[in-house]
Amino acid sequence: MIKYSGQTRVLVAVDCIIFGFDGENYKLLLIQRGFAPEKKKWSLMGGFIQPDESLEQAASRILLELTGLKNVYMEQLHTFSDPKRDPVERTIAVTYFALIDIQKYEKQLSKDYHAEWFLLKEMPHLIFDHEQMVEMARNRLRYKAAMHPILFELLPDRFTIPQLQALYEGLYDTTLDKRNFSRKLLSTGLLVKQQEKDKENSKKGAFYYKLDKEKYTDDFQAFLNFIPKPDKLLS
Amino acid sequence: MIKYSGQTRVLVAVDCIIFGFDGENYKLLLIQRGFAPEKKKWSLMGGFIQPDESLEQAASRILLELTGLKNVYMEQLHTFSDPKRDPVERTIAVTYFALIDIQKYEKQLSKDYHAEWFLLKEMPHLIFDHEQMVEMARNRLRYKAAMHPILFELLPDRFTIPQLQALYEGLYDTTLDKRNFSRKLLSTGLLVKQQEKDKENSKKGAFYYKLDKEKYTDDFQAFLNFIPKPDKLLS
DNA sequence: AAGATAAGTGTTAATTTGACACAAAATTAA
DNA sequence: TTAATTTTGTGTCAAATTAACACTTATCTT
Repeated sequence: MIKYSGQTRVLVAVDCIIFGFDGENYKLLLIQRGFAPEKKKWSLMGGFIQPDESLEQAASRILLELTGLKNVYMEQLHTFSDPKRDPVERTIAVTYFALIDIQKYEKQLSKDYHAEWFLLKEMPHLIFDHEQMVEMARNRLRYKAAMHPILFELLPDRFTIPQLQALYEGLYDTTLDKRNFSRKLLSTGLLVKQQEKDKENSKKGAFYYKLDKEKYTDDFQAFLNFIPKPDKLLS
Repeated sequence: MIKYSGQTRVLVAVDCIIFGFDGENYKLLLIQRGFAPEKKKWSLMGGFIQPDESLEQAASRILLELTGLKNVYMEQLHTFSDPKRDPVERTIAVTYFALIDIQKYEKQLSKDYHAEWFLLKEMPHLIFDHEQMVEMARNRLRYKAAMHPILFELLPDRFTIPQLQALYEGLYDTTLDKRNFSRKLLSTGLLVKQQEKDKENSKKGAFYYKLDKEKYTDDFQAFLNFIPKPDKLLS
């Protein structure tokens, strides 16, 4: 087999920024790194790419190992390449961010990894450039969610409008007018009202909604302008 | 030095999608590949990452070699990783797209590479997955330009409003109402009217404008909504 | 001098947005 | 059982933005 001679070959890591939402706050799934260097320090879940898999496959594999979940929403974020980013050996890191319904997460699966959910606001220090990765993922999510109905990926099958509003308010660290918010969300036609109410979180109870799956798939790329004056909120 | 043992190391290529605009149409700078396999076939300009440079440095280096230009607008696009994408050896390709003022391009510099500008619409077949890369870059550019004043990077220091409109119309393959278009562009406050007119392209002549550099830098991330109903135009 | 070409500009109606407040449902406390 | 508390759910109106639309001006050519 012909080879490209005289070129450097490097390790390629895949790191996953995994977001969840507990109903009130954004969370991040982290692991305690199991090997040197920085053993026992908190880290994003990652791994090296294998000879016969693509990066997408690697990211899905890593996510499955950690959470037991398949078909998770995932998006390539950025490739980090500072020659000194990993002190052991030149390693390039391709990052993916994932949005999961925290309720589907299987705790036992990830015991091997000492995985834990952290409040995004109270994230511990992470190894290498992982904090920078989280920051970038958060910015990307803010950007994208301002225009596309992506945050539904964080919610269970049924959800209420107040929950949805908390989701948006949490991401942008702001408050939104509930009348305008529900008008806008309902006007997308993506929500199907259910008969039952969620009585867990309030006395009156809030009606459940489900996503119109077909419309959701079709409109995923539509510009829906969820956030008033996004440039005021995006960094 | 400790190493991560038992892991595969792979080649990392950097490929650049270089856009230009000739006043009427979008162009793409391509080279004739100088080595096997696919020697003499048209290809994006690229190269392998070197041991002590980041991807950004590699992309800038490649762009400088090909065009003689520094400080070009460039953005990481996506990392391509199909295990079979390069038939010779497993290679991961990190792509960057660049916007350059075609007038600043130095032809002689790139003679070594047999570089040529192609009309984007008449792009030849490219090696490997490079056509897919171009397609993705084009979509990213459409997306971004719908909201951010990025297309100025393709124009010379002074430009006219009709030129600007051709730039937007070309990207979205549509026509825009010139009254609404110029009103919107002028309302950004980014344009500074010059006294001189461009008499090359019309009898009456069109006034030149320049960018307000400071405001441009500040407002680069602002959401300016240049394109009416972008979801109708973005794929 | 008349004709051709492209630049430049203003109005209006429709839509969308943002600001705002009160009634309804159900639980809890008096 | 009645009153108080909490949170859901909804409607209006003014302001801003958008989209649709046509004529005049400048200059070159014939």
